[in-house]
Amino acid sequence: MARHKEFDRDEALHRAMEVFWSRGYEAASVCELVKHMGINRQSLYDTFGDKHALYLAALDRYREVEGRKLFEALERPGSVKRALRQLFEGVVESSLGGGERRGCFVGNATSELAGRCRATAEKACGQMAAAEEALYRALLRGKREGEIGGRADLRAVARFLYSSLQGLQLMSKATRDRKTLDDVVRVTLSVLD
Amino acid sequence: MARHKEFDRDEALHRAMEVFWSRGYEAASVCELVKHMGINRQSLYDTFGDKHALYLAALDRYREVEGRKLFEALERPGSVKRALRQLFEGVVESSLGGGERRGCFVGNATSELAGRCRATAEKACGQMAAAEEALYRALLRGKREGEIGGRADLRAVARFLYSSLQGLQLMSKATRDRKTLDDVVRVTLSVLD
DNA sequence: CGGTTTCTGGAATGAATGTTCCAGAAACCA
DNA sequence: TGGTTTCTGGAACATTCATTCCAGAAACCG
Repeated sequence: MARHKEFDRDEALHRAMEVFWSRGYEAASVCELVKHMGINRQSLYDTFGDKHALYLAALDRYREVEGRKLFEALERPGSVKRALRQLFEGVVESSLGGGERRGCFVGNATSELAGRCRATAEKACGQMAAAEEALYRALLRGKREGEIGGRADLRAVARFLYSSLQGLQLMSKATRDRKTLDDVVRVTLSVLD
Repeated sequence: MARHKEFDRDEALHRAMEVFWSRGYEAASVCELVKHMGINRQSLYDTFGDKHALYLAALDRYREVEGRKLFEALERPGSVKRALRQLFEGVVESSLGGGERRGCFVGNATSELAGRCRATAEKACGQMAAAEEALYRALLRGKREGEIGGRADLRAVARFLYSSLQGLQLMSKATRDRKTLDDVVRVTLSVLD
């Protein structure tokens, strides 16, 4: 038979995701991708098709990785409100830290491509729905445990929280003013009271 | 002396803004810009420098045009809450309409470039501050006229509203589900109660 | 070992990119 | 009218882009 694949497909994809995440679709060149993925150019085309297909695969990969993180952060036993607070404050912290401010990959993809690429828009929608669901479940638990009042439309609140998270991540790309971002977080979370 | 400029610089810039607004920076080619601006390529370089300088000028132009719209919408006499509601619902309507969903130019610029172009980040920050100020003034008026309670930190609420507007515009690029967008708007505006 | 498949690197492709140069026509004003 | 400047269109530029082709080395397995 034949030789095995030398590199780990998942790891290569993960690295591609990092490039697209921080550079966007148009600004990420295949050269850059090849270098950062640590594989040969030919292998890239053999394995993933072309740049656009690789981008969509990277979006899926992001959904798995970050979706899991979100899920775990919200399913962890304990106060739901605190989990949400940590979620939002985590965005602020990581944007104030010295590191690269790349925002949310899905948000970036939506902003850059959703208007003119149907596949991207659909993937973004799917990711949105998944995150909304995770938030909704957390809110349900909060209600069940008496932490969140019974009057609110939790589905609507979940959607609102996701939208707010996107808004916050966008804001934190432009400004490093902690006070501004803290204000946004504080008012956002006040709807839970 | 010499010949006058043939075209209207402001109108050309306005048209450049439209291209950058709907396509983004990287995806907008100079050819496209030239065609849509209705001027000669050479005139573009003579008048605006290069593509990047033109982009920054277009961002300024956007700030003037949309900033004025926001200002007028919020300064108009009458209920502040209703003005805000109309502002948010306007975003939903225009995204559900058949037209192009190009979001907010400043939001797009932030998402695409703010992480790696200081000039863009600074312009975005400036636009953000201006919008925040307009929202803040409106909230102050609402308080003065008894429409908005006295307990709230209006500066924080203004920042929150701007962030929410960005989040909503992003969401409305990905989904055409009215219920989802309405939910976001409803919960967002509930902080004013 | 031998046949098959994959990896690797570099070269080659053709199209598109942003930018500059040029030459002539057009418009202004002293 | 003449001198100056701007417009116009097209050609030319070098660079970069995504993608494909190729040839040899490497690894697998029957």
